[in-house]
Amino acid sequence: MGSESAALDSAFMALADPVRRSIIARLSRGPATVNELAEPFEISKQAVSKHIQVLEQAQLVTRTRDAQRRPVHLNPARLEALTAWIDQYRLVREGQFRSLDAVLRSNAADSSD
Amino acid sequence: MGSESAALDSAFMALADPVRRSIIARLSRGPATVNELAEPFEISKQAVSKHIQVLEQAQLVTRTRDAQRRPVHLNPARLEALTAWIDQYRLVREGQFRSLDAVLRSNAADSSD
DNA sequence: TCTTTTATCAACCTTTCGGTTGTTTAAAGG
DNA sequence: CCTTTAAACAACCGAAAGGTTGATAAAAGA
Repeated sequence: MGSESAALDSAFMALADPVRRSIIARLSRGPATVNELAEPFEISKQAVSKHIQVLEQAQLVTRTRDAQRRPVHLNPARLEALTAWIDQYRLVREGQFRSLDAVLRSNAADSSD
Repeated sequence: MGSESAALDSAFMALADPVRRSIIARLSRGPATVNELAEPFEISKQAVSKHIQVLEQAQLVTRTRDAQRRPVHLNPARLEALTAWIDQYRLVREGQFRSLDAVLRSNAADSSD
């Protein structure tokens, strides 16, 4: 129950980088290996590997084994969790009263964010 | 659209902090001053002021003048920009994700944020 | 076995972040 | 005036991030 906040921390942090967002964009078209992901960028493969570790820790991607390859896959469920968080606040101002009580109800259980 | 990437950088980075997300949550219920925002937290007002500068630079909030006060307001348009970016990718792989209401249900269940 | 491919780990360096304290500015109220 | 309140500014410090090079591991293929 408690540390969904830490999950949001790592997910938003992971997306706060243009290289990592490009990786997400690439993976939305299908799985890819570290080398394939590194190819379009100027930075080293080690650096790309670190970026993928960040995305993996944020649960935005997962990895499988395929012989000596380690394909990286997008995890769309985590992206949904982010829009779900944002939506509870952006709807407040948009719909001012229409959806207000739905938001308050989901906020009532917790107090902070 | 030139430096949209930098705008996304700063906005996602700004949300990658539980204190700043709490500030967003508070502001979704109406404008507040630095002191009002700082009150529920253990950290100093200067630290809160810095957090608000981060949110302001990310254009997630704006400030107005009211005598010697500087009320902070939420800017829902920026939140929309973030969901717009995520939405490009989250629904791409139609076959893989679970139903939307399953996501919403799990979000409501453990809503620590 | 030896080599190639794929990818991680380890050490290191530089820059940025998150927080602190202390010092100003600016407006309102005695 | 002088004091109080609200808030920003500035300098500083420890911790973490982002990148590099170099060494290592594990599987496939010759």
